[in-house]
This record gives sequence, structure tokens and C-alpha cells, in this order.
Amino acid sequence: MDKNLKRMATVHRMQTTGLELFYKQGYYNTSIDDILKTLGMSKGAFYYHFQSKEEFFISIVQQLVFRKVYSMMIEPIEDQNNPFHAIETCLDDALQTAEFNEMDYGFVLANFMNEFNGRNEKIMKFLMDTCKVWEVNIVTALQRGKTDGFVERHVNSEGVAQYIISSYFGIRTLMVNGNCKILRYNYIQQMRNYFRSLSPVVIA
Amino acid sequence: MDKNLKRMATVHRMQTTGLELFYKQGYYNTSIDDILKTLGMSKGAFYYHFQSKEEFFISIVQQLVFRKVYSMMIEPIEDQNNPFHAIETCLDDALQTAEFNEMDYGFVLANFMNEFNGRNEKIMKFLMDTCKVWEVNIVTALQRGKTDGFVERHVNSEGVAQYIISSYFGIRTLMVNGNCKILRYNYIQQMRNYFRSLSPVVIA
DNA sequence: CGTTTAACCGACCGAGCGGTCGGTCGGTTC
DNA sequence: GAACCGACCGACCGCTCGGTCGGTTAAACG
Repeated sequence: MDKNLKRMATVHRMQTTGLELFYKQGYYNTSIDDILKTLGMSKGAFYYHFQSKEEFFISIVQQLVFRKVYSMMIEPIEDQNNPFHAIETCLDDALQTAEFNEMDYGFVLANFMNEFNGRNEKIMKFLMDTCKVWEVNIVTALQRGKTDGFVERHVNSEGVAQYIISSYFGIRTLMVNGNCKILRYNYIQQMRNYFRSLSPVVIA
Repeated sequence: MDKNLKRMATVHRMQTTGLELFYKQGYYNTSIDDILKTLGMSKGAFYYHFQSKEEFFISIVQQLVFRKVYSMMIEPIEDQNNPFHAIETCLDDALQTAEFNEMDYGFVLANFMNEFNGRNEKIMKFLMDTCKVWEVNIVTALQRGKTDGFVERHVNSEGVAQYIISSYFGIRTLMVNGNCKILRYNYIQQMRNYFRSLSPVVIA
């Protein structure tokens, strides 16, 4: 038991450090030696715990990325009444994290999807799955919003979910240039405009 | 003169082939030897014409990417009356190109911005500049649209331009998963919704 | 005709990469 | 206390990559 705990702790430490470096420098631009140097560990330790660099990364996606996307991008909109309001708050929070240069897991996803596209199908599948889960959950929230009268009944929920995710991926790409604060402000403002066009008309 | 022409032709051929491979496989995943093999040329020829891989890429951005972004993403919206209609048509055309797996230069930009972010500041600058020119031109089109009565006067043109580019970058990221046709259709549909919220209210 | 030169060739270099493997060492078992 | 094992070490291997350099060739020139 104690042994098992130690093993898990080590593996987790490796994954956390790995993700941090992969996120900052990219997968292909980060060598295993880079990670090991940061960890103060050796090649032997790495290949004792993981089969290959690829398997290591996949374990990171499953153990860290997927869970974090779930807890940060999905759970906050699950039990809210007004899906538009929930989504807006959630994305604004995520962008705020991004502003302070910390890892924002929505973007981690987009980043990696761009890096692996056409280069590693196996890894792409895991990333796409995570993305799809996000999309499906937004659709669910929107559908519930329709019955609750927050969302116009005729809107195409899949389309809206895709548009939301798209704009989020895109704004994060633009934010790498700096000016994060104003980009974030403008983004939320425009998202509100967009959501307005999807809301039932208020009869004053 | 004849010599000069030949030189230019060779350089151009190298740039075109280089961009194609860089686009398909990524910059860091494409070796100079890959490109030279496709061209049927030698290392010597490459380093005769270009100082380094980096300089080679920058020349591609300046000579090909910037010009193509200009002619495909900017010019089509320059002399149109209704900016929303012009932008919609332009982006729909670009997505159609993307659907058939050809190079779509809006995405080329986003792709490379993702790849070089945090890895090569010099190259990033050139890409960001191109992006900024695109943004500025959308802003110009929107401002003109205000005076012409197509755009609500109170809208934040910079914010709208950023939101448009963001959503475009993002949808292209999603399109790498396939389902391009439906993604494109949904995207244009949602963009129309969004634009509706920015148009002057029609008094029936 | 010989000389020069732009354009190109391809063997080679050294650094860095992912991955292997023989070995070490502290703790547990019997 | 001998045998064993999980966790980890680090030298090493094969390979790829960006970049170098001493040629070669064909056309232009005088």
C-alpha cells in the first residue's frame, strides 16, 4: 500500500511537470531530458514508469487535461439556470486565469489539437474526445435553457456550442500576443451581443 | 536579367514547396531535407539562396502568407457596401477552400501562430503583424458600414473584428477533426445570428 | 580559347533526441 | 543474513537535424 502510494505520487509529479513543460514549450519541443532535469530524475526512472514519450503524454491527457476541462469548463455550467449567463461567467473566469499566464485548460486543449493535427492521430483522438465532451455538455445546457425559456427554441444548439468553443479557441490564440485584458473585455462584450441574438425577445 | 529571373524563379519554387510542407507537417516537423527531396535539390542550393531555416520561413511569410492573406481575406471586403455580407461571403469561401483540404491562408496564419507561440519570438512578430493588418481592415470596413447604415453606431468595431477573427481561427481548429461541411454550415449560420445583433433595428 | 562566376551538389559535422540496458541501493521476506 | 524486489541511476546507442564546406558545372565574358 505504502509502496503503491509512493509510486502514484511520483507518477503524478512527473505528469504535472510534464504537462507544464509541454504546455509552455510544446510537445515536440520538449525533450524527456528537459522534464527529467526539472524533476531532478533520470531516464531510467522515466522509462520505469512510462513506456514511451507518447504513452506518457496520453496519460497526462487522461489524468490531468480531461479532468480539468471537466471541472473548469463543464461543471460550472451544469446546474445553472441560465446557460448564457453560466457560459459567460465560466469563460470569463478561464480567460482571467489565462491573463495571469497560468494554465487554462480550454486552451491547453486547443493548443495541443493544433500541435498534433496531422502528426499523431492516436493523441488527436484523445484530444478530440475531450473536446466533444465539452461540446455535448454545452448542447445539453442550451437545450435545458430552451425549456426554461432562456434560449430561443429555434436555435441550433450544436451550431451554437461549436461557435462558442470556436470563438474561445480563437481568442486564446490572439491573446498570446499580449493585450489580454482588453481582448478579454471585448470578447465577453461580443459574446453578450451574440447571446442576445439567441435569446427570446423580451416583450417590454 | 535572365540570371536574375532564374534566381527568382528558383527562390519562389522553394518558398512555395516549403510553405506547402510547413503547412501540412508543421515547421519543426519538416526538415530542410524533406523540402529538398520534394524539390529534387541539394543542401548546397538551399544555403546558397537562404541563410537559415528561420530566414527561409520568414521570407515565406512575407512573400506568400502575407500577400495571400491580403488578397483572400482583406481585398474581398474592401470595396463592398455591406461589411457583414462581405465578411460572411469571404469567410464562407475560405472555409470552402479548407473543406477541400487546400491551403486556406487565414488558417495558415492561426496554425503558425500556435506553433511558434513561445518558441520563436522573431517569427511570431511577423505573424502577429499580418494578423493585425487583417484586424485593422475589418475595423475599417465596419466603420464604413456605420456611416452607410449597415452597422449599429454604438458597436465596438475592434471587439467585433477580434471576435470574427477568433471564431474563424477556432472553427478551423475544430475542422481538423472532420465534419467540415456541417461545421462550416453551422458556423455561417451562427455568424449571421451574431451579425444580426450588431445591425440597426429594421423598422418594419 | 581560357577565365570567372552564379548556381548547385552532396559528403560530412556535431548537437540533441527517444529509447535501452546493466547496474545500484534501501527495504521487505523468509 | 541471504535472497529478492521495486525504484531509480546514467552511460550509451542509433538516428535525425540544421548547418558547413570543398567541390563541379555551365553559361557569360574578354
